[in-house]
Amino acid sequence: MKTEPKPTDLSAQIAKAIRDAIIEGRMIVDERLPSEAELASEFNVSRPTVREALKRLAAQSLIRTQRGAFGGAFVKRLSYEEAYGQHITTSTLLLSMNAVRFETACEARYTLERACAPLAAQRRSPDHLATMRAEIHRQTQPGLSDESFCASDVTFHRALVDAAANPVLSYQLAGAVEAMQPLMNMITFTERSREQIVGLHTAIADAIEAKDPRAADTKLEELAAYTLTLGQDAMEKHARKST
Amino acid sequence: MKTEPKPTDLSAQIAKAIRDAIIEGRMIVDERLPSEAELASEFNVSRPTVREALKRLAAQSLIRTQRGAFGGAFVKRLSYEEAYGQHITTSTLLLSMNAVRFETACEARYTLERACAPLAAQRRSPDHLATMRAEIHRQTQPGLSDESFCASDVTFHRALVDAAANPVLSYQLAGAVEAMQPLMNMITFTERSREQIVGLHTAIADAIEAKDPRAADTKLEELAAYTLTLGQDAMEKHARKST
DNA sequence: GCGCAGAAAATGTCAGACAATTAAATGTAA
DNA sequence: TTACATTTAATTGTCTGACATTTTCTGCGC
Repeated sequence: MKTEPKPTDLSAQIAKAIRDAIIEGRMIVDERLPSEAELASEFNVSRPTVREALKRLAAQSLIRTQRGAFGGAFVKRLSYEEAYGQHITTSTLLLSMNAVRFETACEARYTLERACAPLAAQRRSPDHLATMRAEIHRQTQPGLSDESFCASDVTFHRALVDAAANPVLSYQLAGAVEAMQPLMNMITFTERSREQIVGLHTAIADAIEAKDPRAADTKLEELAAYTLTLGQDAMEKHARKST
Repeated sequence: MKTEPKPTDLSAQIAKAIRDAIIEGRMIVDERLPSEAELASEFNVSRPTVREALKRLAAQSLIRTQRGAFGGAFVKRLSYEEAYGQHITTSTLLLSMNAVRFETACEARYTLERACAPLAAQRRSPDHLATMRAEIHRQTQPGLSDESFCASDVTFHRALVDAAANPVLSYQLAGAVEAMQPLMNMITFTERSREQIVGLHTAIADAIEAKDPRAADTKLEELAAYTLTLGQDAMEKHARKST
């Protein structure tokens, strides 16, 4: 049925065995793994091989290690921050390495973001509103580089998503929003396009403040459409230049 | 400002250096990294240390290695399948290790899923509809275990999301849908609740087939509400049992 | 030109050693 | 007894060197 599991690479096999134990709950948070020497004899491999396996798990934030007596490897509680980071890295690479069309990424992002808007309008805190307003203000600054404008845009939208007050939602959205940044960075934001975007951002913030989900959705839809045209122009220019 | 970068762990530093090079596009897909020996002398460390760093990157699917002459480590194209897998693993662990409330996860999942429904209604292929119908049929089989019922539920919803024909969306949703499964597995599905769910699934499939986004959204909302009550009951029972 | 053996290059694995770190156990003085 | 300094043991972090395995290229004989 599926491809052969390729019996090679002992460290991968050992990592998988331990990973499965963690995922299936056979090892709980903060539980200590056997020492490297014990694992080595348990799996009948050398210590460097065990270490390679442990490093694989550490790269996925599944374990943390602690030196010294009564140290060792411990099952790690995956924090939201780390999960965000991993998700963003993976999403960004997925988009950049697979020639994903701007339209596809843009559609995904705004589809998901619009889904958050009603919750955000309902639950928004003064904090989130303040962040949104501050970023809007930053976006009007003259002499702001395209890259900084983009970064501010991401911060604005992150605040919008966070306003929905659902950390799981924020986590899932982080990938969609942040992974778009490299694509957005290919866009040259003219003064006119910045005005357009800032105008829509202001309308969105107003709608969220007024707890008006309908208005927020409408403006987000407009922003999605506008971003799409900007992106398509940029992609077209880019394609012309490289041919 | 931020916490000290902790100068420890050479393999982590080396992994970060290479990872940054890949993420920032300084190394492109299929480009070969220097050999382990070369990296070792370049970073002034021993080969085992370099190997630990490479294993970290391999764990994130950033590189692949190939043995033999002219083998080595190569920047790997991150496939959708691998990205899915990583995202699901991370999401599942995030939920199980952080005592996320059922309501929070459920809300996030259905909020995102409802966002996909309009696109799915518009673009659904016979393939996706067939999968949905097949899973509905499986869910009516008597003697189906709760776990199998749950797995079928996930397959049904995955087909719904995939029907939106946006792979980026499917990727982002995979985490939200699959990570719920362990939580759903705590629910005991009575015959009556299964009937309820199958009824809603049928209504959803009908709406998607009829390209009726409004009906799909309404039924998804109902399903979200019903799932929420089922989950809350299960959590309550679970809490009573353990106190 | 073709097939085959050998060389070469690279990763995979092992063994053993030492350094660095840390918490517990122990000892010492007020 | 208590507080503090010291020792000790356990464990990870790193290095050196070696050998095994895999894969490709090269050159030779035909």
